[in-house]
Amino acid sequence: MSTIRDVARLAGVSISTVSLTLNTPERVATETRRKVAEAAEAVGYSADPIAQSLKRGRSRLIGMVVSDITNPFFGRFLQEIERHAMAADHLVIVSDTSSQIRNEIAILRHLAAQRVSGILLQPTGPMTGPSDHIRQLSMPFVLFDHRLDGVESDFVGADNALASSMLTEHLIRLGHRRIAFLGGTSGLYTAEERKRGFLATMAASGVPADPAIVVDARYDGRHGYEQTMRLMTGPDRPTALIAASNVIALGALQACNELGIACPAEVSLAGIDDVPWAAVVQPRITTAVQPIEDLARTASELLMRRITAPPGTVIDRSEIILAPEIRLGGSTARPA
Amino acid sequence: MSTIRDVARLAGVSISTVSLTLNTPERVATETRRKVAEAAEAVGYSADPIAQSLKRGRSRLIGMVVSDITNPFFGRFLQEIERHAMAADHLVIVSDTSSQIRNEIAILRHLAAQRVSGILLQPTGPMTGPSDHIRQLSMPFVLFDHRLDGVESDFVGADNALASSMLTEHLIRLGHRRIAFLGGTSGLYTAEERKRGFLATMAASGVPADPAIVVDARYDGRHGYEQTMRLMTGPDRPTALIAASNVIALGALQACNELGIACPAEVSLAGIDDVPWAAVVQPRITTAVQPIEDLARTASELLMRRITAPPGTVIDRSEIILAPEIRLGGSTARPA
DNA sequence: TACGCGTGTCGAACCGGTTCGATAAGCGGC
DNA sequence: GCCGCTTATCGAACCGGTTCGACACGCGTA
Repeated sequence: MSTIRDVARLAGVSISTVSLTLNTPERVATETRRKVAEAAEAVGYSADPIAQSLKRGRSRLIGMVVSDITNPFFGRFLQEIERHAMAADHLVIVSDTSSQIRNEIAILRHLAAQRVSGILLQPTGPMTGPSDHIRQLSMPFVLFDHRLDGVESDFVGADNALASSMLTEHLIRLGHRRIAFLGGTSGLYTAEERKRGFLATMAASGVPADPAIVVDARYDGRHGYEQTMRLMTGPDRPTALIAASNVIALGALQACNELGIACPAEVSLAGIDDVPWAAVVQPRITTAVQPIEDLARTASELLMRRITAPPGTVIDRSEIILAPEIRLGGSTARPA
Repeated sequence: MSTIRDVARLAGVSISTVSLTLNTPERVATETRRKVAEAAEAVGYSADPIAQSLKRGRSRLIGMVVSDITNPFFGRFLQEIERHAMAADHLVIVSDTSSQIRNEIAILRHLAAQRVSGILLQPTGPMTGPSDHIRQLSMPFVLFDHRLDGVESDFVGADNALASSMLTEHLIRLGHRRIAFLGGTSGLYTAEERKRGFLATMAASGVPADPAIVVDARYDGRHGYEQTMRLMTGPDRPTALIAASNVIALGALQACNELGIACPAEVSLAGIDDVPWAAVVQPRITTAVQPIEDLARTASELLMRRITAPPGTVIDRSEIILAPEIRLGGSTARPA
């Protein structure tokens, strides 16, 4: 690889002039500019990003930290982020916390050491959990999906309450009154919001929500399965189920299949988040889907805005909540 | 952040001694070692990875390049890689080529500029496609999943031919003779291998393979769907289908559902690669699954072996082919 | 003619480490 | 008492850029 010194020698100028030409061409005479450009071209020069990082105190890397990369939601999200980052000449370092706060802390420390120019973080843990390690970050960051109390920052997420409201309203309109809610891990922002939307809509519609059938399925297929088993074999079983996530919904569907309870004839099922391979899961599940591309694009833009802002600029914090979209499937119908 | 100079000052030694202590403690007197350790601890010192990268010409980053991150196979794979990398104190830069060779070239160039210590690459394009940009890589790399002619390197992959052989044999043993093969993108290593396994097993079993029902479904759900539509509505329709990938299988299943052709009563279906949410796809599809964790672990180990080897060491190239595992589902049965 | 100013270029310091060659101290052998 | 060897430490060069202050030059003005 050629260095800036090679270019300087060939162009017959000093290395500072070369650097100047590359970074602030308007400060360099036209003729010099041409010579440097030719020399750089001739030796195939491109600046070493590591040396730049060292001097500038910032690299052209972006960190993305999520709780579980295998979740298809994050896969899609990552793909979009990577695309945007690439367009802005940045690479993406991705890391999985497995929902462990101590992993999150360690990863953020690593990213800080690498002087990443920005971080996209889906924080783990309860809303009121520890957040010092996030608040003290020295580079721009954007939280997404999951909100955290006590952290002043840009945030991008879907309207979780609205998502369950839409599903709840849809079921009520179909005539359901005994609706069970298979919630996400309690304490988590998204889980609480989704539950809140459900309860609020039930209340607003004058339909009583029985606390005995508003359960915690921990964003987990197995729990979704087990809770559904319990609900559907217990007394006074619900005529409809709302699952707080795609994996919970699939667990629920599996339980119904095994119990021989037909969906939607005997029970309606709706869930939040797109179900991968939705087309082949029979019946097709009614879902409220998050607009992944929009979320990712917005998060990228918010982050890039801060990264590219001249130092010292004050940028107001943005909270962007995007509306989900309801996608009706064959899994919801009028109660028997 | 504190620098090595702070530590040196506090410990009352030179910066070279501090560096020596941290990198080759055995060359430093015990007493000095203690003083340095204490000083480092006191100021909370940890070496700047960027400065180290600049001087050493190598960073503690690993690149992982795949054709499509949203594919659940790669999601799982990435998660494992990231875990292993983290354990070895490395971060993972992930990049998606969208199966475009020009993206692959650009990404590899970026990774090289970042002086990543190693690269895990699922190369894109046909086996005989361009590979100069890979061969010229200046750092250790391991190819996985997809092989490339003309590149001497470590390789880790599943036994693709064996995977389709196992499925083919299973179907033949059940009594099928007219078996269709929904192949992957022709020209791609995995696709050719999978087809080869199918044809070889058919031939070895004395069952004629009708070329008219050995088709190309391009590793794509829509093509799987369309080809199945064509096959199942045409004359002399097959009694069994083998899909070269999970998405093809799902497309095929959807087509059968829509045509009202019952599986497995009227047609058997088997596929390669795990089907996500397998538990809720009815019927459960018989698959030959790749051992993802083993593949990822092996790839990590091969790469780390090269990364940590003292420079100049010659390491024989390894090609590791792991056997898939067959998982029987309800989608395959005796022909009517 | 002298002065001040704007423009273009340059040398040198610096970012934070690693590493090589030099040097000094300690020690045993003759 | 001196030589030579080992061991511990250090100074300085270097990795490849960026940036600040200095400086030379040409020009218009007083």
